Amino acid sequence: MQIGQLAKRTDTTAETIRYYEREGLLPAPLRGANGYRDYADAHVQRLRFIRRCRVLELSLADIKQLLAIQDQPQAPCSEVDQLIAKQRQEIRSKLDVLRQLDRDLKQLAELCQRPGSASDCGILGALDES
Amino acid sequence: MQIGQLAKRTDTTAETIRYYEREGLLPAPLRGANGYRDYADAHVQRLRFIRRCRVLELSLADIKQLLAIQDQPQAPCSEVDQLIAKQRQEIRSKLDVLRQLDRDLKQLAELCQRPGSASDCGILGALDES
DNA sequence: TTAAAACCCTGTAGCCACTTCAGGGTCAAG
DNA sequence: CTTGACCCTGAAGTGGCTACAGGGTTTTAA
Repeated sequence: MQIGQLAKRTDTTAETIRYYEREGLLPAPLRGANGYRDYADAHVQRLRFIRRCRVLELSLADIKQLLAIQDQPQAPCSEVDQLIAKQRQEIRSKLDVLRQLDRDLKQLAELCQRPGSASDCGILGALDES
Repeated sequence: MQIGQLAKRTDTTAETIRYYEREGLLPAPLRGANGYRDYADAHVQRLRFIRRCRVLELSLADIKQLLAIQDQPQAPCSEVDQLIAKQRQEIRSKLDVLRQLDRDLKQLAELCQRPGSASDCGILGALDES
């Protein structure tokens, strides 16, 4: 199958696929006589794996590691567990930051009594001091 | 005051300050005979404003807009309100994404029964299918 | 007095995960 | 035979810094 077909099946773009190939995440496929990439079903599988990991906001470096483990069936699985745990830690701490952010922005938004001019804008005032 | 001094007072680095100047967020200060930047108190104020906005994850483009409004005291303040509201929307939708992510990762993590090998790793399996 | 440390300067490249663009080649339909 | 939809490579752009190379200046201490 051609790159555009693969892109459709995996909800990606041809550019992203070529990028993954350059970065060593997706193995280079065979080429047709015209030089076009020709993908097999295994590529669909692998690319879907990558995209699922990206949805979980795993970095490309982390995904590379998972793929390497996947390619060694006898390898211990503990690294996988650690990697997911680390990712969860990161997501949880991002959540904390964003929750505080939301509270702060809510408070800021409440300082606005339209219509006013910038000189007595409660929001600008609050951002200016302390 | 020199750039290092300003950096300390605003919890930034000299590199970031020079970057803001290049990007047009912080006005270029006077220079001493040796070519060193010489900052006034107004710069401290302005840079603190910028950093507070960055903590709220406002983009530099948004901050530029806020600074422009701030510099026109007679300007209407409604844009400020809109900008903060937009930012809050974005933060809230990010929160939604991250909350789902956390649930997904939690579920994934529970699939692991160490010690195992990659071939029967529940996590890798789950990432592979569906 | 001089040498080292601690500042400052400019300009450029690197980070991440793509996205976009320039400038081309290939192929099927009408 | 031309139009449009594909495909190719290589390079540059995105945001918000950060780091580095290769210099100059100023302060401190031996």
